[in-house]
Amino acid sequence: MDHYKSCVTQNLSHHIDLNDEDVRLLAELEEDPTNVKKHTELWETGRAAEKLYTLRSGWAFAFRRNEDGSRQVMDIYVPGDVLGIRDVTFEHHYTSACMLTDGIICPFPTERLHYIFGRSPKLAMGLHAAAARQQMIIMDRLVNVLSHDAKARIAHFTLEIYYRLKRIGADVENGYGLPITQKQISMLLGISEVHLSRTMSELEEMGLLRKTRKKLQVLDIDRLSELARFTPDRFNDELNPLLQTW
Amino acid sequence: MDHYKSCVTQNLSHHIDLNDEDVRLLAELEEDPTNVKKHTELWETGRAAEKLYTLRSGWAFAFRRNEDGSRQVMDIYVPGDVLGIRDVTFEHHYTSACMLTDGIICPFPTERLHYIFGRSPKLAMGLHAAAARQQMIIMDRLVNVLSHDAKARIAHFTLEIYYRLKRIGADVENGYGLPITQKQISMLLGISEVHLSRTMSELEEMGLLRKTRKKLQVLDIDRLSELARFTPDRFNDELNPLLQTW
DNA sequence: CGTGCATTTGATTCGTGTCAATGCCCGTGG
DNA sequence: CCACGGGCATTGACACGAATCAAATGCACG
Repeated sequence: MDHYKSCVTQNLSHHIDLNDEDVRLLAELEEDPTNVKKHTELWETGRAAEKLYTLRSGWAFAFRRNEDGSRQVMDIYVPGDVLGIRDVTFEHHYTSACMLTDGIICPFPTERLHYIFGRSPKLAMGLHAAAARQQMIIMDRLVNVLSHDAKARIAHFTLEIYYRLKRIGADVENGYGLPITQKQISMLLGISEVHLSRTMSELEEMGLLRKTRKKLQVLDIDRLSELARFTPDRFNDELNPLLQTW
Repeated sequence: MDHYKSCVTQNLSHHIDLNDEDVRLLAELEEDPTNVKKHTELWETGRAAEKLYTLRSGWAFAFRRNEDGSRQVMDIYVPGDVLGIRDVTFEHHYTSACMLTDGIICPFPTERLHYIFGRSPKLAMGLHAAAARQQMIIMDRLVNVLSHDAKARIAHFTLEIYYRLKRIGADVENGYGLPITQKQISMLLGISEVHLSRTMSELEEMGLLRKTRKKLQVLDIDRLSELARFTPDRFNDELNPLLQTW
């Protein structure tokens, strides 16, 4: 419990030093923890954006429906992530979001975001920085898809999740659980389910990773990184010091 | 001049109502306008992120270098855009940026961003909202690339630029200037230069658009929109009213 | 301990990449 | 003002990665 709680705080603390007042405000981000079951829809495209959520435990994903009813997976969230920080500045949700596993979320009304911006510039900056980090991850993924073939895309995905989990203190060295189907991964990577399966097997034969039904293990981080042109720098780049002298 | 100045203000005003104090602070965003020539590098990957820029006139783009020295185009900027709002929350630049045309930029030191967050929550929110909008555009582009073929990608690109220019008051009905090469467009879309050329010609034969060397004209907006599953809603979605009651 | 969904495997087709050559526009310098 | 040159755009031929269709296998969950 305390571990999960620290996920979010830790996530934001990466960006900024917090004083007591900030910590109190931040704590509000995590009051009202709620248990949610797998498949729970957190919000829906087009609806009013009236809440954001911190994900204390469990995984979730964002998607949009295409006219045939299927879901185009757009983003994936792990414990510690702040969900909806993008959507909530708009009047209407741009995506839908859905839990991938059972988990604990902390809903946080939009008005309180407003309150935080008025009350703690530092915390506001922290949230803004968290949003910028998410944007960077997405940009990274865009570049991945724009310039890499299936093998490299998979390597990239494997490493992105690896570092994101590592960052929140999860044990990833012996592989990490991946509560999402290959179909969903294939949508995130812009390749077909079938081709994903084949190519992952190929990577396994090459000794770069090991996969089981719901787990993924990084075996050769160097070759994976090289294949995907992946450098973890940006996952560790801290908040601009020029913004920290409050 | 006044027109260009209004671009940025207008851009942010879309997000938020400003009082005198805010307008004064915002004006600081646009003091110190500087003429820059085509090909000027605004910042470089890895360098300290010490400035952001508002683009008063001219076009620019963001890129990363891949090891063979070529540039992977990552983003494109039009007049009125705020550049580096993503990068500046990090200590180091994640991308490089370069002018596509001659233009006027207004450099804005990071510390002043800090100052704005401390001074005007409303303006801080406006900047955050502008960042969220950029993220949404990128997300949109990611989905485009993940789920559409070459034809749809081109349609999507055509419309994205169309609406972005329209939003800042440019005349786009008779086509708009596009100061970027097909090679660069092809990188933004994740297809080869050759295939882009072919497919654009196809779209032209279908009567959806007209292209000349440096201009692009939307001929059949409905069919383009349908092809790319593009809805402009999100370009017009305003700031969440729940964030406006200062 | 089946039953349905997820994954794997095989065969074939299609879109797109690559290589190479040509043509065209435009800026440059004479 | 015109001729030249070099990048940019177009076109053709071919190869290959990845999509699709279809069927079989294997897990996981009730």
